[in-house]
Amino acid sequence: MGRQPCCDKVGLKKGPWTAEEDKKLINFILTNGHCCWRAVPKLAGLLRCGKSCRLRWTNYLRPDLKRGLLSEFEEKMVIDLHAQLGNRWSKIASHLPGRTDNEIKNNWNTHIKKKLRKMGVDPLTNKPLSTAEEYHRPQQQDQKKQDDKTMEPETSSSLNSTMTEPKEEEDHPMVKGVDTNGFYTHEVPLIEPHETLIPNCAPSTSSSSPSSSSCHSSMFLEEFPGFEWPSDDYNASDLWNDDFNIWDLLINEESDKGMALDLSLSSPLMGFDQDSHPYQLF
DNA sequence: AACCATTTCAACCGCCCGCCA
DNA sequence: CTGGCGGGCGGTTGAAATGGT
Repeated sequence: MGRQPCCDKVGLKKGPWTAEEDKKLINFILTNGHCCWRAVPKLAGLLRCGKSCRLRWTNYLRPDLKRGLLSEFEEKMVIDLHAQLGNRWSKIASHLPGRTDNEIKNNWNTHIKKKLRKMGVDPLTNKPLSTAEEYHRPQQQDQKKQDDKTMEPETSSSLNSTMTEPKEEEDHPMVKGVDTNGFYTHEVPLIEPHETLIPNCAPSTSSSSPSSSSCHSSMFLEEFPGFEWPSDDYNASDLWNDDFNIWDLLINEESDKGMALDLSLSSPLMGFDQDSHPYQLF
């Protein structure tokens, strides 16, 4: 109630970002970093609210993002971490470098939940569905349709509440890996943030949120002062695909000029190869 | 080929929390 | 101590893509 919106939305644009907007945002953040998200759109010449800029940057434009489907290992990590942390997506994301909370949340709701159900595991409790049903589903009603529709995200509070999970038609072959607390105990070592996160980036006390990467990105344009965006059909969605990304472009620009990249200076950004092995972009 | 249903995921919304004056 | 502000988080929405008939 009474709370003011984060920005007055009059005249502000909503909806999908255009390539032009992406360009402006990236250019601005690489040049200046983000001191204050509220000020970013104004300074960057964008008709967006600061929140929208932050979201776009953290979820899509950050250079250290790893795009594409989660690897099997990452999926296991997510399942394990979800069992421990519940829907604390940002906490989970902090254990998976290059992944965003939004991405993990979406992945959980669209892929992992289904997968677990198929395996006979209740995604809410990580217990075998049959067990969960005993506890939580006294009477079976024909709710399949309804429940399938209700693959809604659970709130963390719902972890303890009565639940109505759909009864999967198949048996529940997967029971192992569930300990007595109902948590998964895959042999997946948990990776502490300090082990996985970009080493040179000062840890942000405030969050897992990967936006901390911007703390170094501002040095990019200092290091590549002559860099210019390709004028022709730049497509934002191409930015991070396998064949093209802006960081390649940066490297090429500099090497074309015969300039050596100081890797020690530019080391904080990390990428991943197709087998999810980390490597440093800079 | 056309239509409808389902799935995916980028983006938005509103609340919460920590910081600071 | 308190209230305002900014940033962050989790839940939800809806357009686009994909699949099925």
